[in-house]
Amino acid sequence: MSPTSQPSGPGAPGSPGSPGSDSTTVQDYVKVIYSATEWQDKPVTMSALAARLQVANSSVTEMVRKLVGLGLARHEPYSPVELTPSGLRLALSMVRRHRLLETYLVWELGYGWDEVHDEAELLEHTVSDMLIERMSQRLGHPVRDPHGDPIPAADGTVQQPDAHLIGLLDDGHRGTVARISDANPDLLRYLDSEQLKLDTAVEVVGHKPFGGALTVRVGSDPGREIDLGDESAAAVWVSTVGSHPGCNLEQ
Amino acid sequence: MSPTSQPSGPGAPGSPGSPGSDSTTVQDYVKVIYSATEWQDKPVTMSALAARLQVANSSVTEMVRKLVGLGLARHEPYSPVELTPSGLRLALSMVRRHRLLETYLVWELGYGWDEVHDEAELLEHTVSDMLIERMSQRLGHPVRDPHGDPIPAADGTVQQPDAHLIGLLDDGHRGTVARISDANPDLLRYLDSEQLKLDTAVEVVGHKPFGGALTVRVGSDPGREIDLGDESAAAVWVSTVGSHPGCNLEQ
DNA sequence: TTATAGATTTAGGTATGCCGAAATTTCGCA
DNA sequence: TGCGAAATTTCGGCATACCTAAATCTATAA
Ligand SMILES: [Mn+2]
Ligand SMILES: [Mn+2]
Ligand SMILES: [Mn+2]
Ligand SMILES: [Mn+2]
Repeated sequence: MSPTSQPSGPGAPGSPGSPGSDSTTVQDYVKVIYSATEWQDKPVTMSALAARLQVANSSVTEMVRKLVGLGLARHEPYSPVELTPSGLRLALSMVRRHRLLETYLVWELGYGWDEVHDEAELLEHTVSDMLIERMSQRLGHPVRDPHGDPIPAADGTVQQPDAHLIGLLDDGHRGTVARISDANPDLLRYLDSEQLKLDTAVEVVGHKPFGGALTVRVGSDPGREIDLGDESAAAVWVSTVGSHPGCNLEQ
Repeated sequence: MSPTSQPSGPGAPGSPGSPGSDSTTVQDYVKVIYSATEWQDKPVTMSALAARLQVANSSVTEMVRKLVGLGLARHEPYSPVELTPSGLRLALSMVRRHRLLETYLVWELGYGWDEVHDEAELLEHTVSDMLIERMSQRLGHPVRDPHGDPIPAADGTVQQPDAHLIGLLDDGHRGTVARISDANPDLLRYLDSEQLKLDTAVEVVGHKPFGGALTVRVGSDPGREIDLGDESAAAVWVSTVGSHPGCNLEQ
């Protein structure tokens, strides 16, 4: 995060799990700690946080110390970080904001799904609870964002879809695209150009040898076959509805 | 402004008069310097800025020094502050953002005109140029905000309505409400309850003695008469269309 | 079992912005 | 013309958040 300064968002300090009086930096750290274990459950290390937040390791050490002081995180020296219940509530509130904003930008203002992440990353800290709820209302209270990520309800409830990373599925497995990581806009544009969107039917046709590309049939019936590289295969989740046996779900 | 910190908004540093890489603090100072002379032209003093921004005089001295360094303002010691052409461009860009946001919140998300100011005050620093232009497009490129304040065009053009403070008009003067200061939400709610809205026809019926209240006929034909106190009379501007003679327009 | 590479924390410093108190300057009025 | 009140600036400090370099700890691999 850049060092320039600004007031933190509105919202009463009291409302349960709302951003309240936390700085935008605290909000981002907590949100990143949460989302690091959303689609895989390796515990979050300090250096993983540093990498995601694009700051030095020492900065993470300092901020995590602060989060612990605020009662938002637990941390033993030289160990991974965990959220407290209070930190989890804040994180869910931020995630709700982020994903509702993305959804609003796509459906109400004609943004592409590759254009919304950065805008939401900033707005999430600024928008009031009232604005968020009005947007949710206007959208008919959606439960997932344009990338398939679940939108936590205002009360903190989340319904995580039962999906698996396509790169870990065995040949012959089929299902529909349930989620695509929005980390890389270029990748989103590429997948879009290949007709691989949310809810598209897909089937794992085969693996190229030596950890190479993954061949996937896209679309219903005959479909088209495309090859996904490592990065693509690590960004697409497939719902296990009507799944075949033999899925490597450990790790 | 509170001391918590956050990245400043997006937008290329280059685009003419766009927020670019200026901190939200710089953006607010420049905007306040601009709007201080928008409806009256006393030069802006340091203490006036401090009062509007709710910071100490010494803080203003420091920030103004910085604005001068950035080429956004001119300032001789112990004198009022002025914007440079570059500062004016930035200010107009911020004002456009603020007013377009207010307008969007009212027309697209059902906000009341008394609820939008604080929300816009924060969002103006965070929203991208792209989002602003999409909102403008969605609204049909409005030229004034819910309070009657003109919305500068993307190229910096402003069409300031020809209006006068109702408190300075002589008895018998009539016209339509062209602008109501949004500084005080309570006042906005009061005026709203009295049917005194934008474009409402009004006539100055009389002045109570000793600088007291102003009696105003509201609405067309018979209309209703209401008494406006000092604060109200200093917040309502009336368009001079079909004006009668005798308007105290000096000062 | 013990080096030692890698992860993490500590130490020392920078940049923003803001504050109160203490100078300093200006300007109206006696 | 000169005095003092008001406005403005200077000075010393604080809080946040980040960084680099230098410890320090942990865990793996001889
Ligand atoms: Mn963010
Ligand atoms: Mn998303
Ligand atoms: Mn503002
Ligand atoms: Mn307004």
